[in-house]
Amino acid sequence: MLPRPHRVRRPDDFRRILRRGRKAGRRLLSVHALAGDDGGRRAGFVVGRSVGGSVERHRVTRRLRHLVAARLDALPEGTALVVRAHPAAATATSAALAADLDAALRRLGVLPGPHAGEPVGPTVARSG
RNA sequence: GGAGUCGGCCGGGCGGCCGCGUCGGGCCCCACGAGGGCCCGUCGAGGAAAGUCCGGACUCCACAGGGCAGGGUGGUUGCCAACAGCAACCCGGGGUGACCCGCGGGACAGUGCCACAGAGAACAGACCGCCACCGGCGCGAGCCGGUGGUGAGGGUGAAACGGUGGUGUAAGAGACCACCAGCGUCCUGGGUGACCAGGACGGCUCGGUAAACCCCACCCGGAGCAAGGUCAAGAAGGUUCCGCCGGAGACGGCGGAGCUGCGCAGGUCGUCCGAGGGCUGCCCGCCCGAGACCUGCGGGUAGACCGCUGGAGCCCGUCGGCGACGGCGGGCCGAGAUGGAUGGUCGCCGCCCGCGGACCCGCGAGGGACCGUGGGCACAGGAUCCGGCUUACAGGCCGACUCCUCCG
RNA sequence: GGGGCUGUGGCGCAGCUGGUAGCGCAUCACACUGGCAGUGUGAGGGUCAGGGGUUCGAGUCCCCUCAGCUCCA
Repeated sequence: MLPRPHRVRRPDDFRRILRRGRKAGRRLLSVHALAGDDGGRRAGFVVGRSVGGSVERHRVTRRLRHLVAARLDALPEGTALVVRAHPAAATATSAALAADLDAALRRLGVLPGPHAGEPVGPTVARSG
């Protein structure tokens, strides 16, 4: 998991981010972002039963966690994310997940345009 | 060389970069709470962690009471904390064999059911046939009808009331006889026992189904770690409907009403004759016991910690036992997360499969090794903990044994 | 962690105490019409979720497995 201070842990926090945050959806995942949160930069994950069995769900969660952790420092202070995995994420590669994650984050405006220093795959810049 | 049976085991390895959790130690920070940060060390998923089909430990229900109901188990003897598990053996069935399979008590305690077909289906049944007698027809063999005898023959069925041979008879039949099969009783021997072997006698033969009701023997109190406990906090509780505002919508915000949990107030019932409740359902018996219900008003917690991991534990040796397993001695510590860690990514190697080339051994079926290329590396992840069962699984290793074929 | 329910033609459902599986809609063919709709007549279509067992015989009884739904704490 993420270092404890960067996790979203309480059901109330999840509920607040999902309802009040802005949302951007892609084919493999969707991201809810709530700015101005007082808990620092945080992220939580929702991987439901439609994604697959226990093994598939955990694999997707771990990949997303590592991808989000690499981008956490680039987020504005006080940003809380909830990343929800879609069923297609079960068979996607990490590069594909990274592309959708970057696209969603940029659409929400929490991540600047095409950026350097990413070790993962050919991220296509689709600013929207 | 081929085909097969049983048992046991493994289930990717190494490295680079980045990253997470537990525990221990050190240093630093502080609104001092063993709170936070950094560094070092340590440990960090499985043979099924799975399905949740059983059994326990543990916790609470006062003790875990009696009967009925309900549920479970079902060859014997053992093993085990316990079990629907395991071992050995018995019986029945399958296989040439190694071996495998079996919910494997009781059908003279009772009740129910056995469709269709068939003459007849449970102390059965005369359709055809066979036989005798009577009547009619015919020269005759015989034919037709009636009365009676007959369960040996035909055909139906899953199943038709023993089998073979003979005596017997008008024809037949356990009607009678011999042998065999099966049933029951008794005796002898072996075995702890299920049971086995042998013998005698008996009536001559007795259907199946209890994974139908049921009977017998034995077992089972209920709930489950969200069990249960400690400590904080008093700001927003949940849900349905309505109104207003924002929004394209999804939805969000604010306000109001109803229901519900908690507190307060009032009323009724009750604290000698006991409200109400607990002990799974009912009855008995027992226990706790001062509150319970209604109305109105106000209007609340799945936050942290403990439980939480050292246990019927694992490994080695030895002894007892056919074995499951047990005794003794020595050694070891092997996850405790909580929106849920044990990973992400890259490289090398390994293994498997397909295609192409090509080598060695062998008469042969076939076996072994090499290069290139493409693809793949299963089933699946703790959530209180153990013992089993069942199911899923790429590929591989080891041991014992059986059958067939060939060579000596 | 505990319970419960369902699985049967393409779809929605019956099937009682075991006896050889039906109903409605849909499909196809024919007829009525110039044609469509509609109606009528007829036909086809089933591993009863999968496997094993009990029984002479299993959709039904028993055991295991696989899906899906749902309730409670």
